[in-house]
Amino acid sequence: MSKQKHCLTARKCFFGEAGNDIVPSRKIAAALPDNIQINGICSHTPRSTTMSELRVRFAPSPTGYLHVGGARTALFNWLLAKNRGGTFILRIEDTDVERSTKESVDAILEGMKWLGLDWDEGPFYQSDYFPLYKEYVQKLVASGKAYKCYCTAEELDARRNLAMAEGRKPKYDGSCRDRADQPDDQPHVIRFRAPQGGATSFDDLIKGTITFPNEELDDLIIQRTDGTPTYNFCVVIDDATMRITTVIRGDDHVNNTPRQVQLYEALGFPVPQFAHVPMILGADKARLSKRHGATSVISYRDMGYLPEALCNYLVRLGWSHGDDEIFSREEMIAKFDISNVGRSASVFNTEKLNWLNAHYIKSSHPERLAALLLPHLSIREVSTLNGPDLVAVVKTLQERAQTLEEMAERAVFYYNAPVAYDDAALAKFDKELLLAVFTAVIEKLSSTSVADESEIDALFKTVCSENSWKMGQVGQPVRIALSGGTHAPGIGEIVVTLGVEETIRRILAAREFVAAK
RNA sequence: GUCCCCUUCGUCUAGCCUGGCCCAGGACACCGCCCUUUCACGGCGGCGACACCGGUUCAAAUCCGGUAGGGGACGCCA
Repeated sequence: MSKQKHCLTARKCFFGEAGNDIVPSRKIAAALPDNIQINGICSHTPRSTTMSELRVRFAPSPTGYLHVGGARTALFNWLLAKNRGGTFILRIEDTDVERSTKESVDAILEGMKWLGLDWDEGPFYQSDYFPLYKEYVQKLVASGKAYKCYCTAEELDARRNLAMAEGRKPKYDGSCRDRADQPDDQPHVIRFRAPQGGATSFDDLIKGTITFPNEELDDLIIQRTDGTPTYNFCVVIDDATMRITTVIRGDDHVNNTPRQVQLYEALGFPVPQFAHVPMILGADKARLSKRHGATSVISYRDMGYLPEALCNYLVRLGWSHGDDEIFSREEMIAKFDISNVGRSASVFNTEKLNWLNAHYIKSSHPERLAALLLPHLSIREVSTLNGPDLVAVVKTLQERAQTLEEMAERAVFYYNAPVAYDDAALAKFDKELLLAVFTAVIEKLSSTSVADESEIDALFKTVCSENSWKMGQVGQPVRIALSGGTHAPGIGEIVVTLGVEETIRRILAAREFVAAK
C-alpha cells in the first residue's frame, strides 16, 4: 500500500484546497490555532473535487480490535467508493483519550490491510484536531447556539435515574439553558442549544425517511469539563470539513443522526447523505459479541480463513445481487449498490463462511496456499524441511479442507510419520490379511520404478487382482499405514507425494506394528 | 418507561417500490441417492418460510391499518 506517502499530502487536504468552496474549509483554515499550521495551498491536488464526487469514510474508535461488524461497514464504504470512483477516508475517532490505545489502532489497521481495504486518505486522528473542534465550539457559544452548563455529572446521573424510575424520558432538563451568569472559572461543559418544537428528519439511503420529534432531543454536551470535545460534535466537524458526501455507518447511530443534522444546520454545513446498515447478530439474535465466539477479523485470519472468503461472506450479509453468491473483488465493486442493502439485522453464520472459505481454498493457487499454511504448521511444530514439497502436499489437501487450520492438521502426517494407528479402523481387517497386503505392496513397490499417480493406482489394482483382494482390503490398510488414520487423500496421491522410499518405510513400520500384536 | 428501526425456509437472501408470471426462487446447513479404496469434492433429489389480525381488490408476500415479537438508542462512550 503506497498509502503512507499519500496520507501526508492528503492530511493537508483535510483542510480543503484552493478553489473548493463547497464546505467552508478556508474558514476552517482561518480559524485554526497557530499550532496547526497549513503550509499554504496543498500541493496534492486530488482529481476534480466537485460536489458530485463521492467521499466516504470509515471511522472506528480505537478501543478494541476490528470486529466483523466494523469490517463490513468498512467494506461497504470501500466498495461504494470503488464503484463510484470516489474517495475512501480512514479516520480514527479517539476523542476518548482514556480508552483509546495505540494497540487498538494497530489492530484495526492490520485487520483492514489483511482484508485488502485500502484507504485513499488518512488515517486521520481526531485527537490531533482538538483545537479545531474548540474553535467551532466557541463559534457556537458566541452565536448563542451553545451555552455553558454547570450541572455536575452526579446531579445529571441522579436526575436521569429519577426520570427513568418515574417512566419519563431521561433527557437533560435544561437547567442551565437560560442561566444568566456564565462564569468561565467554574467547572462546566458546553451544551448545544437544540431547537425546540418541530421535528428533525433525514432521508436514509437504506431505511428511508426517519423523523424524530425535537421533543426527544435534549441539549447535548459538545465539550466536556476538561475541555475535550465529544463524539457527536467531532463527527459533524470532521465529516463536514472532510467533505464527506455519504455517511455509511452502523444502525446503532440512527439515534445520533438527528442531533448531528441539527449541528450541521447550526454550523451552516451541508448535511451529507446517511446510510445506516443493520447490525450483525449472533445465533441467538443478540448483538454479536465475544460470547458468540470470534468476532475479531484477525482471529479469522488466525483460524485459517482467506481474506477473500471473509469479504465475500460479509458482503452478502445484508446485501445481495439477485441470486449471486460468489463475488470476486472486481465483481463486488462492479455490482455493489447501497440500494440493495437490506433493512433488517442478520445473523452471522460460520457454516456459510466455511463453505465460502472451502470454495476459495479450492480455487487458490497451491503456491499461495503453501505460503499461508506455513504459520499454521509451525504452531504445530511441524517442519517442512525434511519431507515432501509443501506445494505438492497442498494440492492433495485443497479439495478437502475448509480452513487452513484444517489443512495444516491434515498435512502433519506427510512430515511426521504416524506414531500410532487408528485401532478401530485397523480392527476391521484380519491380522493375516494385513501382513499379506503389506508384504505384497512393499514387494511390488520395491520392484517397480513408478513415478506418477496413475501408475501407482495401476500397481494397486494389480496387487488386488493377483491376490483376489478387493480394493478396500488393500487401500484402506495402506492408507492407515501411511497416514495413521482414514481421513486422508487418495492412495495414489499420498504415495506420489510421500515418495516410494518413504512409503515403503512406513508400510514396513506398520507391518512390524501389526506383527507384534 | 420513552423514542427510533425491523419482521419471507433453522441461517443468508430473491421477490415487495411498479399487486396477478409466487400454492414464493437461490445459497448454507440438514436428510437421501449416485460417484468412490477412506475422508472429502462433485452430481441428483428431498425437507423447509411470506409473524399475526383486519381492510382494499376480481386478485396481496407485495397496498392500507392495527397487534405481537425482536433489535437499537436514551453517557461529560463512540
